[in-house]
Amino acid sequence: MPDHDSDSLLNRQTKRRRVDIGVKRTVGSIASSTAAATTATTDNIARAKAAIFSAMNSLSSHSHHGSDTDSMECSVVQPHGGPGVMTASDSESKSNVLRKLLKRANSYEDTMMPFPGTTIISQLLKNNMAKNGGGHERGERGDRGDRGESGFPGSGLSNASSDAPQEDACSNSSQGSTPQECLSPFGRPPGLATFDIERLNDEHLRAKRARVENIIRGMSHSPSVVVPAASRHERDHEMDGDREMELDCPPPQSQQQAPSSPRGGEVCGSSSSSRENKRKQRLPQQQQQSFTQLVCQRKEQKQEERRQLKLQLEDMQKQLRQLQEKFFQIYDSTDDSEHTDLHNDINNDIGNMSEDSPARSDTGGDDRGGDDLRSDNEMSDLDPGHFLDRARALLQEQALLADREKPRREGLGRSKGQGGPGSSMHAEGKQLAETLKQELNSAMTQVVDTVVKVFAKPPRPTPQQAFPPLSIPPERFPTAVNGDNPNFHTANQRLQCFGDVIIPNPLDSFASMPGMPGTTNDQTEALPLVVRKTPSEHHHHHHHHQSSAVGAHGGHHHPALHPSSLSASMGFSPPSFRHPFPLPLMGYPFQSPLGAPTGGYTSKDRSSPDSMDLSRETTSLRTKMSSGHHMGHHHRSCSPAHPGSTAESLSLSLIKSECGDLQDMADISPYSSSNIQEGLSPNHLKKAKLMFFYTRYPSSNMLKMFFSDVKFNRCITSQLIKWFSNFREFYYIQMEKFARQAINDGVTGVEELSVSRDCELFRALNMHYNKANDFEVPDRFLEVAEITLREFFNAIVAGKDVDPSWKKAIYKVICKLDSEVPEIFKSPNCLQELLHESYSSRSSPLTKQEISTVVRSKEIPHWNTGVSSKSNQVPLM
DNA sequence: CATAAACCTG
DNA sequence: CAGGTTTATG
Repeated sequence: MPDHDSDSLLNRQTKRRRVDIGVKRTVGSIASSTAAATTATTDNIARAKAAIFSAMNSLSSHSHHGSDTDSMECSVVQPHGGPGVMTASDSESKSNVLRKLLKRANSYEDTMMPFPGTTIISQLLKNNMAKNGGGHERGERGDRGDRGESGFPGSGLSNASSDAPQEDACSNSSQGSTPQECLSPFGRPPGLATFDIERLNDEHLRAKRARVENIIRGMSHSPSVVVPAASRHERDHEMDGDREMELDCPPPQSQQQAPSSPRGGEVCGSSSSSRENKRKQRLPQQQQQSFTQLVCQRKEQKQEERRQLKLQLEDMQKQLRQLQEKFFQIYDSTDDSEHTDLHNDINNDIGNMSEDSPARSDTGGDDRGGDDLRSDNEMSDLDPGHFLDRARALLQEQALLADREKPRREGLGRSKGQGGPGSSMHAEGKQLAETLKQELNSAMTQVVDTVVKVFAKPPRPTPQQAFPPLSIPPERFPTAVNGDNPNFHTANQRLQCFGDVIIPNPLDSFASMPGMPGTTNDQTEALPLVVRKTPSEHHHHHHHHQSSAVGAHGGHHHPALHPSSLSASMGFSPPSFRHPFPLPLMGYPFQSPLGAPTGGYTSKDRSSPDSMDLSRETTSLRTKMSSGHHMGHHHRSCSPAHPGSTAESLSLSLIKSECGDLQDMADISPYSSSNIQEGLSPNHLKKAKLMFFYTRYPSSNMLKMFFSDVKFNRCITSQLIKWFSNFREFYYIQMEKFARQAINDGVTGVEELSVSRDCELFRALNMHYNKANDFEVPDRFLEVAEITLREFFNAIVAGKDVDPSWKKAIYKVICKLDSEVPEIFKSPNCLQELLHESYSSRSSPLTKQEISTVVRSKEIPHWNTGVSSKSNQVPLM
């Protein structure tokens, strides 16, 4: 007999015959980006997304229209090149910076001394409020509009804020006043020690100050409310461009009907329009949802942040007070004689100074006046300079006191010339000043460092968005990374922070991952699509599959995984990343939080499920789509996730982290619902397979509904469709094979053919779609399978298989046999539930539904291809 | 020109 | 199951 059972023969026979069942044409609607299509769909999208997120940041993103690489660089405080470039010479700028710092310190001191507990905080809060409310710094400092920054509309908070003020001061001062003048804000003799201090620290301070300012500003401007809107606009635009065709479409429900129109596009009439309709409504909805969510979360987050900030400030105040006390102590010990007076003097002087400061800045000149306004408004801030200023003030006090002391002593004890004693006193004072300076400086530095670190730790979403992912793919993280010392991260981060905005250190995200590379880690990488099956699974025997399937994909993996990974990373993890503040001021809390900065990533990554796929080769196996995306951004250590998804995932992760509770995070299990991930997981694949038992030709809408925990985009949709396509392929191949086998075996009538649960055909199918056999295959599937088999049988017997497209008729029949997928499949957790159910011999209400033979009116869209009437015989139905 | 499905191949 | 190719459709 001819080799009926030969697959190769089969293939040859049907070779290149396109049996276009057309059922799924609709799927295309999802993302057919005809509009945006053109060349760089991916690139454009990526760029658009980058832009969106930068907008969300409301941070100054230099327009992202540049190359991707460029867009990556956007940072708030770019030392160079930014709008707020430092134009003045270094020295000038330094002095100006210092001046500013001092000024600000004065203003703080004003309030602070009298009411130690309240001022900074209140001021800060006030400022934040003002910013949030007014929200438009630009307006406040409108005069600056003429300056360079104006060219960057997108940068509400922009670079200007930190650098520009300095620049202003610098330029002004350089023109109008000398650096020296700048250096003596207190009006004290320049010769005093302060200069040294300044020299020592100004650089440091500048950086710190910039950072802190940025942080604070960013906080106050957290993208929350305003941004989403903007970003949404952007998105909408993108949407319009990309899938404007989707809008008018009927609700998803109708989608199913669409394909149903027998001759495909006919019902749709203007097929294009109908398609367009469908397209538009979907993604927008989802995104909108996520955005509203985002907004809410952000608000909460903000409040939380505020609270934390407050605490932080209080701590800092305490420290300052301590410093003050220390100063007094030192002073006292140094000079007992003037005890009471000194205290009084100090207090008075400080008070005076602070009171003076405003006046000074007012008179101080035009160059400073403007700055002050600005600084007050926009850098409300918790400025590191403040501490320095304080220290300076104290020092000055001391100097003054010393000076007074001199005459007094002279008058009292010495009738002689002022020579020896006077100078000695002066020297002593100087020394004391030096000591104090140093001490204060170190203390201040610590404080500032701490603060900065604390702030740096939480990679606010903004920076992340502004600075697209670029995470280094897990592959690139050798074990060393896991073991790496925290300091590295910290330092690294700090560097980054100083450099520009706070840029989450990609390393951190992965570093945060519980080590043990080879173990049950989640994918460190957000696989955009699916993790491929492991080779082992491929080549091993089925027995193995069953166990491994369940174990690896199913329950075993994540259950174990989550607790561990979460707990492991929880300490620092996302929440902490958002709420680092509780950390002790002077402690070293920052090492652990390493993962924190990239908490977003972490969470996101974690969201993609099981499979510590590093060990497997899954990671290397990517879908075309994903790889394509990567390509677009490979410029820097390829990003683990493709840009678009990454961006979105970031916001998502943001939401998650903003929810901020450990519990929340814990609840977000990779497979679980609440977590919308941008990639398809092996579990999704499994789910799809199970769904295949119900539907062989799911519509894209259906897929969306049933994979609600996946953020749909073109790739995802295509991927899912492809899956089902593959499923069908296998299914039909099996059918044909068994049909031919039956024929070869001498079966003469279809009546002899049946598909039962223990027949070979079913076993083969079950093995494919339900390897673990932990799912009870609906009876309906058996029926369909039987029908299919008979169709094939009949067709072959009838010799139809000579027709290249003979299968088409069969497809046509089968595609109508889809049954409703149980609702439970809509649950992201359906896998667990289903499996559990099956274990406990469920009395599935579901199956009943399914079983009800509801041959849907789902029509066969375009059966365009030839085979017209040949097989109209749908015998078995 | 793009999409999607079928078809092939690995 | 993914990648690539072909075919059909809009």
